[in-house]
Amino acid sequence: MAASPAQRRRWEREQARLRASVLEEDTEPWQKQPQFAGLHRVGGVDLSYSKGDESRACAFLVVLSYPDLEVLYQDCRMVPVTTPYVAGFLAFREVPVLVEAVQRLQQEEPQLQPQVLLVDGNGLLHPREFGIACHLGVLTDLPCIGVAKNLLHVDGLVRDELHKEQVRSLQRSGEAFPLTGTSGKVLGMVLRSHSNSSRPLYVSVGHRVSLGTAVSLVRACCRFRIPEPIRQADIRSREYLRRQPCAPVPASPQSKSETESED
DNA sequence: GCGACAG
DNA sequence: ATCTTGTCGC
Repeated sequence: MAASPAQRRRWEREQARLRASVLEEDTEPWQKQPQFAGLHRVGGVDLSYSKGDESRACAFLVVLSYPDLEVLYQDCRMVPVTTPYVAGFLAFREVPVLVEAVQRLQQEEPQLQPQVLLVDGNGLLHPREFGIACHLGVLTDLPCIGVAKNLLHVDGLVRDELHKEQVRSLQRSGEAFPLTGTSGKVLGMVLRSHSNSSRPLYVSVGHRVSLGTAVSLVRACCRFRIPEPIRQADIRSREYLRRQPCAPVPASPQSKSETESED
């Protein structure tokens, strides 16, 4: 199911409205300290889906200690998913349930609240400079960093031979190069996050963080190619799906009456 | 018009 | 995102 032109326009308007609240610079003291002194908790979020079932997903939020990267908190929830995935509008599918997860954490374990959140997907590296990492950041007011595993074609950026060659030029773990769009703006950085994987990461600003800090922090969180907070959320959410393939969605109090007479 | 397109 | 086992290599 593709999104109608009208739906896309509504989504674009919403993105433009929220885009105005994005902060692209470091706003936290620890972000300017050597070795990120003062940083103790890094969060990660991810959703996993099972094969045939497009209607539900497992939403996972983890908080890891820094710099040890040990799991301090985890929140797992089977959630109904109604919005389809449309490139450029991922946030409308995944952000609502992630916001709820963050709110549960803030209410139940406020002392474990993450000081920064790594998000699966892009931030400013987006057609309207407002990817899921920006969206989640603005709605939660948490510093957020976008970490994508594939390049989203935007502002003239494409995964052509030149790009592949630039990626090949990243020899050592930690090396990176900027992604400058046709507009001249630097929308993100391509980072080789691990010595054993030639596939890079696409890091971009989400909210309340500078691009340089974002890349440095992602580097510091990588035991393997995928930064540990996102990797743990990913591993644990799939593991949950594997064990609870048919777990029922928590029934709402009055779900009968509104099942058939809608429009 | 066709293809490309985060998760 | 998901479907999929073993296997080659450091």
